[in-house]
Amino acid sequence: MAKELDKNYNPAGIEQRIYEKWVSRKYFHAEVDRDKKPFTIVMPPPNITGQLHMGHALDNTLQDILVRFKRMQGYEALWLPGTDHASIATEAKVVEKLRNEGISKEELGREKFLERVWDWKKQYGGRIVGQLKKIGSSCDWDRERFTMDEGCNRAVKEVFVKLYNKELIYRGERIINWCPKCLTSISDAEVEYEDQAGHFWHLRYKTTDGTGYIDLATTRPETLLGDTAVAVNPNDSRYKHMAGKTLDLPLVHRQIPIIEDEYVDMEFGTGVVKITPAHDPNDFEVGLRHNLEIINVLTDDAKITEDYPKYAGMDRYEARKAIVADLEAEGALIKTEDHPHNVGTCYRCGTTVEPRVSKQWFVSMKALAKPAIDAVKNGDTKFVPPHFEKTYFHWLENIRDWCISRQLWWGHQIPAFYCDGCGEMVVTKEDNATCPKCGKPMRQDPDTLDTWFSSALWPFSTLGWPEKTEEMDYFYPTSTLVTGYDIIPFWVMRMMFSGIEQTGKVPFDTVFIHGLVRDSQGRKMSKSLGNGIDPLEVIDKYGADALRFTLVTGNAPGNDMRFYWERVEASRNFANKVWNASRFILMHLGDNKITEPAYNDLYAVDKWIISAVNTLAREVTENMEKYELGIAVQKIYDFIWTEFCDWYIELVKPRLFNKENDSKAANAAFWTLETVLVASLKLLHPFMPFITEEIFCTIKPEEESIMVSLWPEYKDEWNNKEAEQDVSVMKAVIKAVRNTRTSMEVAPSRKAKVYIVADSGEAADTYSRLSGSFAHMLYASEVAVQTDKAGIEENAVSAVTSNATIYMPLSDLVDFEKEKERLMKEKKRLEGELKRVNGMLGNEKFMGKAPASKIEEEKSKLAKYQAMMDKVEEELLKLQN
RNA sequence: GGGAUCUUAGCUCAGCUGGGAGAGCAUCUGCCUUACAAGCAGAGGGUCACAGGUUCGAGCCCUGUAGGUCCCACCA
Repeated sequence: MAKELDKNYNPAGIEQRIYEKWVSRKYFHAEVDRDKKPFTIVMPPPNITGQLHMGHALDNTLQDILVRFKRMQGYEALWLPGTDHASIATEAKVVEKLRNEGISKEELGREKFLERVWDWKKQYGGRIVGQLKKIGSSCDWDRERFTMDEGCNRAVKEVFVKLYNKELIYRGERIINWCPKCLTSISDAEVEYEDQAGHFWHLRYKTTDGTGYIDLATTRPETLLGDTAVAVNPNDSRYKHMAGKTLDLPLVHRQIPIIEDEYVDMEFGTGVVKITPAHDPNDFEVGLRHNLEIINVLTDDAKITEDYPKYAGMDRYEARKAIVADLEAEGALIKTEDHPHNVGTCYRCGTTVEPRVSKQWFVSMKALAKPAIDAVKNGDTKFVPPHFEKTYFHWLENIRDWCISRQLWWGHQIPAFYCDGCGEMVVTKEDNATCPKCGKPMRQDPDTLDTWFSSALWPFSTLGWPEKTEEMDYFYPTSTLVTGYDIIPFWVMRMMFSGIEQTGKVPFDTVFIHGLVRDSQGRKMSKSLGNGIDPLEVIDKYGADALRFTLVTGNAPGNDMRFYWERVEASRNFANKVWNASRFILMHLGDNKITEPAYNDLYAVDKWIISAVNTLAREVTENMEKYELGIAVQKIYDFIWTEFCDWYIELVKPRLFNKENDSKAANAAFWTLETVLVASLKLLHPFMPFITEEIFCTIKPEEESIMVSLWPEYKDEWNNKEAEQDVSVMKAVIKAVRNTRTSMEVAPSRKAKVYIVADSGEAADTYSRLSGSFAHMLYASEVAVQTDKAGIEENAVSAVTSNATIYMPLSDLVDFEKEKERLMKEKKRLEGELKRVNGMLGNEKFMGKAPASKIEEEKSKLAKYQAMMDKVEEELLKLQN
């Protein structure tokens, strides 16, 4: 039965069928297998609210490439997928949905609300998973997890209780970042700072004894309501006489002290700072040091509290206007000036966050950060590229305690219980608690944990921890974490310290960092700009393989990349090239029975391409092991397109078209074509899984799948320098002929006799031996190899290689001026080369210090260029006569 | 203010441990040659930001300068 491929490569027609085949045959599934080495990747769990975007496509393509590569190398490769409950994002989505129905979450109540969220999750939470499959992700779907499934819940409670008992989790009244829109606290890492235009309002506070005043400036006049002091630097002589006095707070007319604190910068402004402990992190610290009263003037949604009737109910910005107006009326406003400043915003909704004092749960970071820093310093975990270690260190070295409680319902409810009777608190893994003191039932803390708290446990909670599972023992620590640099502070860092603290081991061997996919103008893809490219649209138009190829080509680890449709087209063109080359090969293989030829029955060109693919396999493997995927894929591309298609297939054609007459020669060609194609497909498979599978299964119907076939290994006996030399000689002749003909504007249809005049008998032997393999590429009616110019007409066109001159009798076409020009150009090029080489070899220091191999290399180049130069000069001389 | 990173062909980017500057796209010329016009053959195009230094030798290592991007930071 003849094996055939469709005329055109149509990705849409094959991708789904192939993916389903892989899934149904359980190729993605990994099991504990002590005879094999494990390779493990846990997928950064996408949010259940998410839709696949280019970032996911890149992230998951990289993971899939690594997993497929390792699987083919014989590892038990596990890629563990899952999704994240995304507390704030999901809760916001459902709240909004309810609002459209005219319901608030409070009306619904916690239990009913959570039911609604689970419904929502059931309906939409799997969307992104389906999308991941479209790009070919070879995840073990049997092991798919969710950050709020039973196992993860157990891990979360376990960790919380353990850390609490070690006093690494504590509850306290602190100043935290509050989002007035999401109505919850958020962590420092979740605040994004941006420059905004603002003002400096210069205010005057009078002393209560009526003897003087103090001037200061603020960017937030509305917080004046909560001022409980004014601070100056203790070393500031300007205000020495004021120390201990009290001031009359404008509008409020409360007496507040003038205090001295090192925090105040004497150089800045008037050297006076108003202190609002409830609404500014620094002021809060000052307040602690001076035992100041904390007066909260804002409600949850950032409106002025009932304590200030005049402003009550106004939001922050309305109140600011009103207060500025009133200050002016009271004469306390001296002047207003423009002042840009840095404002913290909520990373989820963009609302300006409000620093606020409230009782929250925190993870104490100092003790946890230390071993996480050490683990990277001593190389237990490595970053690729390494410079991201600096980002990691910077975060951990400057870390503050992590606020983990959120005023949300969707998430892991904090396992702390309070007794309303006696005020006792218990932290327990149990679902319910009774007061150990008074025996009453206790009330669970209503808050939930930061989403990242559960994500931090992902590498081991997904493997069964805290149970001692086989999986945990075998697959943990995981091998590689693949993620974007923007996630280092949120996730990488937290998994590191959590993994070390809970399991005693780092969670991964290598952190492979990638950049962002930007639009063609270099802008971040975003919903608000509407400049995002939907990966699914790319897949529909060009196929998943083309998308994947685009995302890894020409990119170095950690660097951002721009998305261009032109690049997808180039990738698609490459896929098509592979397809057509395969189609050509299959067409010729037909029903022929191929036997492995004795190595010596191979032609020089066969030995060359075998040697080349062998070297390619070694290099690609090395590059991939070093995470140099862009380099690896570039080499595969160049090999397939240039060496295999443009050279080898062209060189081997005569034997294919002449198979009836010389079946032994044809068999060597068939075997080589198939061997090289299959090896190339395997090397390409991690990058382009679908097309390689389709071709592989057609060409090798006896095999199940390329994805469970063995990765090509380097074979010493295939390495053949001589054959490589032979082919480079052939290429030189062919290129010289092509070049000459083009510059002479010889029509391709015009054939001429080609004379190869070798410089030596040895060279002549080589050409005689090889000419059968490449004569057809010389546009020749006949090829003659000789050592003299016998029979060559005087005006024949010439071309020069390092050990021969090629003549073509095309005298009727010869334009002497053009011919001269061409030779002069070649001469000039050779002069440059000779100058460079002679410069090196004539340099005593170079000769004295450079390695001998380098010197030899340059010497042989010198000989080569000199020989060519002699021949070019000879031809030029001939032209002048 | 601190830190990271980048500056290579018209555009977007590669360039591994220092040893003759590459790719894709775009441009120009000629080809529908029996796998592929999503193709084939050929060509043009770069003082590798700038200035020093180390070295026999620097796009690559060191120092500085300029510009861009990003991250962090309590200057009210």
